[in-house]
Amino acid sequence: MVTIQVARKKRDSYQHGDLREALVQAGLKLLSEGGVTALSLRAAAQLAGVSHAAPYRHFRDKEALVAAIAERGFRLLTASMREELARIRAADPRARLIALGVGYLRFALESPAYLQVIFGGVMRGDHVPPELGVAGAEAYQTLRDEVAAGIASGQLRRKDVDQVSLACWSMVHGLSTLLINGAIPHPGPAAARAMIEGLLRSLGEGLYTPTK
Amino acid sequence: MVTIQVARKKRDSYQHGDLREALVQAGLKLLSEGGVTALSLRAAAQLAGVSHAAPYRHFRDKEALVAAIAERGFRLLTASMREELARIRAADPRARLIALGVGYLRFALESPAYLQVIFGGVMRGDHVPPELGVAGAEAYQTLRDEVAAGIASGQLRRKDVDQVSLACWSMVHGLSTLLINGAIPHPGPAAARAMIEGLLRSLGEGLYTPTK
DNA sequence: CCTACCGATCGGTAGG
DNA sequence: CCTACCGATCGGTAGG
Repeated sequence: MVTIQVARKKRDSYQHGDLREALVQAGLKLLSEGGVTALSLRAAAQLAGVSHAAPYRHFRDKEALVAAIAERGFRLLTASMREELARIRAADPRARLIALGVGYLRFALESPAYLQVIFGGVMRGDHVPPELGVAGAEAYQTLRDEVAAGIASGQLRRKDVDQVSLACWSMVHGLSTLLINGAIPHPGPAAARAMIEGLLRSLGEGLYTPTK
Repeated sequence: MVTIQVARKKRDSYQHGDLREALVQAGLKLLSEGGVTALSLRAAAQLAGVSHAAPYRHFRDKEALVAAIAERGFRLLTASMREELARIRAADPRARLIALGVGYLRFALESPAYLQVIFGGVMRGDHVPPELGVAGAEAYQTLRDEVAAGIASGQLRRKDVDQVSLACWSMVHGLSTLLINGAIPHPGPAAARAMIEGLLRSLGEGLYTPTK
């Protein structure tokens, strides 16, 4: 009796051990291959190798899966920016801001589906889970901290931290989405790096000819 | 017999006279109210008051409707930018670039669904109709012309027209999408104008403290 | 975590 | 431009 129960338990439980994680990955794959319309709980379940009712044990509804993907996206975005920061190991605020941009763009080009979920209108404003808000705030704070340091060091002329952060964010995010959506021909990794460096240098030095 | 035919023709034909246009509007309404997943040919047909088979007389498939909406979006975007240009009637390149940004952002906030279709991943790279490409190129050219004039007048320091255009476009587009997706609290029309003016001034003058 | 089922909706076509 | 129909898929629930 006991042995039978153990055997059944083994067969019944999800082999990979973490169905929730498998569903997030499956959802991501659906998104990158078929766009937002291809994302469904049922298809994700099939990709993960479980019945289409199984996901409801981990996600209350489809929206919850989308939110989980978005949260993961924010965390990976933050990680990508921090990796670039760690790589350069420079204290110069200008170099650090460029590193943030490189990290942002690299993440966008490597896993465009994440950005599509976060900023592509899949997330309806319904009810945003608190963990998602936290993850988003953390990503923004990563940028904001560097901007604040740049202002403190005197290298950034404007003093409104959020205004300057928004300028950087808008430019890097704008380039990322334009590239992702094919509005601009896709560059390779190296060209992408040169692209973002050029844009951020323009933003730093200004487009206008100095008035003597 | 003739009168009957006339009567039937009148009853059978689409009342508004332009079903194609009605379907574009219906698709747009679906998008703005329910997001990308709410857009379907059948729902659009219902909104337009026709049977769900009727749209196929005007659009080969769903993709064709999406492309038509996107094309319309590009044209309205171009028109919005040109309206702002006409409004200021100034020759100063800096003022004109800001006007372009104001027009872009105004359009984005007034009809976010268009931008969602154009840049939100609904358009899959499958086969882009030539009219859509033309409309997109026209929007970009509107910006590029002003940048070229600014370079010619000597007010813009960098000489690469496309690089400078991309910088402006990325920043304005980035701010627009961040606002549309609720990443940043929605401002009113006046605050939005101040926002884009502030960002473009930052881009123009540069974020860095001038060396000496 | 599964099978079986619900009502609804979808894109698309046949045939008129 | 319509009715009627096709096969497929969807979100979600019941019940175990």
